Amino acid sequence: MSTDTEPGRPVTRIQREKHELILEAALDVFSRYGFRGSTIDQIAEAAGMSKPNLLYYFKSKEDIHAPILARILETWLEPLREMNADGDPLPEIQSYIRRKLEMSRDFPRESRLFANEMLRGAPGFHEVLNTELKELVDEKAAVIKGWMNQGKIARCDPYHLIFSIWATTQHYADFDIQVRAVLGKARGGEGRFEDAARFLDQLFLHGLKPKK
Amino acid sequence: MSTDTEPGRPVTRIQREKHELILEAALDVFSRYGFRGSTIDQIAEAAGMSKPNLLYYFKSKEDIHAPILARILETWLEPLREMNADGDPLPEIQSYIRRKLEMSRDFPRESRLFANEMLRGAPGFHEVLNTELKELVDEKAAVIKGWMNQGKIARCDPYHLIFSIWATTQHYADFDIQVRAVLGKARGGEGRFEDAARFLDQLFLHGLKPKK
DNA sequence: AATTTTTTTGACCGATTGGAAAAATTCTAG
DNA sequence: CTAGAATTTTTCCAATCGGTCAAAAAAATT
Repeated sequence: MSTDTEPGRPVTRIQREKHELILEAALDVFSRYGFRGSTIDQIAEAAGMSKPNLLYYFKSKEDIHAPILARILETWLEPLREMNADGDPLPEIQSYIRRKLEMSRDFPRESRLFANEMLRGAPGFHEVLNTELKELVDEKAAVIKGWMNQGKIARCDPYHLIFSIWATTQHYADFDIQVRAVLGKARGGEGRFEDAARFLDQLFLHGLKPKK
Repeated sequence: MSTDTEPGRPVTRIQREKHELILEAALDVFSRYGFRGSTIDQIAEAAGMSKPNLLYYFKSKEDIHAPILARILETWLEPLREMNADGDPLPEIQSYIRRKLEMSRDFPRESRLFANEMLRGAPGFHEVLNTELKELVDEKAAVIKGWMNQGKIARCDPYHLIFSIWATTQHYADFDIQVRAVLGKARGGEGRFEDAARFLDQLFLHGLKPKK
């Protein structure tokens, strides 16, 4: 006798597949139109099934959205967690930037979904920002401050440093259309991420002041 | 005999006022939920009037959205237009950054509405990006390149430099909730923009490499 | 093959959506 | 004050929204 008749968590092969299919389609839709701007019909069509069929696997729109968002939050913080206090400061920061940039390249929809949530005021995970995220950033800001005290990197506000890394890297996912439009066909190809990596290395290491 | 019975463009005092009132309310709503996620009812309520009354002034949702977006586009490009090829390179770039940062501080809703449009792929002003915006950026990138050739600023990709300025400054409007959450009550007050300005000056001038 | 379970479909529901139409009201100019 | 214009409200509509339900179809189990 099964105590769980709901297909809540994937059990059978087909359930696992459809769950993944739906989440994939939902990521596509949610990342473009945000939660309110997306419809279940849209997601169902993108997943190649009917709306009632989709609702057999996820019993509400929120139930589709929540797990996607939760997974993104974890993925998003991982690179920062990996920043090692015992490593060489400049290479640590550089590789953090590189990792974040790779995420914008490889998971642009995730980045846009996250941005969409921010734009509407992050309802529902306001708490996560104020606790989990803040604690992590506080910790890493302290690490960076330590590096500054050792004279390993220039003095600056570590919080705004982290913001600037987030901003510059996520820009290539969130404003992808603009970036590609401005770069044009010549420079707008896949090579743009390597160009961006090179530029960000220069910016964060040396800034714009010319070497004399 | 009036040839224009439609209150398309404001004519009377009351029309000018209501137009402005509606656009103001719509900016609030659109900037949070995007075009698709916003409803006319929401905007009407925010403007303190009934939906049919609002539709007397703007005959469709698109008709409210379009002028707002058009105005933002112009406002957004103005600071870049003001970057003067004959000025001192580093101060020119610094004041461009400062101006953009002030816009994030003073017009955060405009920034978020713009970001929302980008996220959904900028339908409707794709052309503007590929022509007007691209031309302006091309022009300014050439100016920056000239500065590099004169040895006035360090060599780097001028396009990605502009992107990084856009990204770092707009971040404070678009991700405002996250920024304030991470900074906490102590550092998250209005002073955060001055802190950001100081940090960005450091970053874009000198980067992170410590002075020896 | 028969039965049970899982998956899919179609028909439907009340609420909300963008918007139209017309009546009712308010304002304004003569 | 009154006629005409401008503004607002009331009522309404078809389409779409998120979601339910029962029946049909397909799989899995026996």
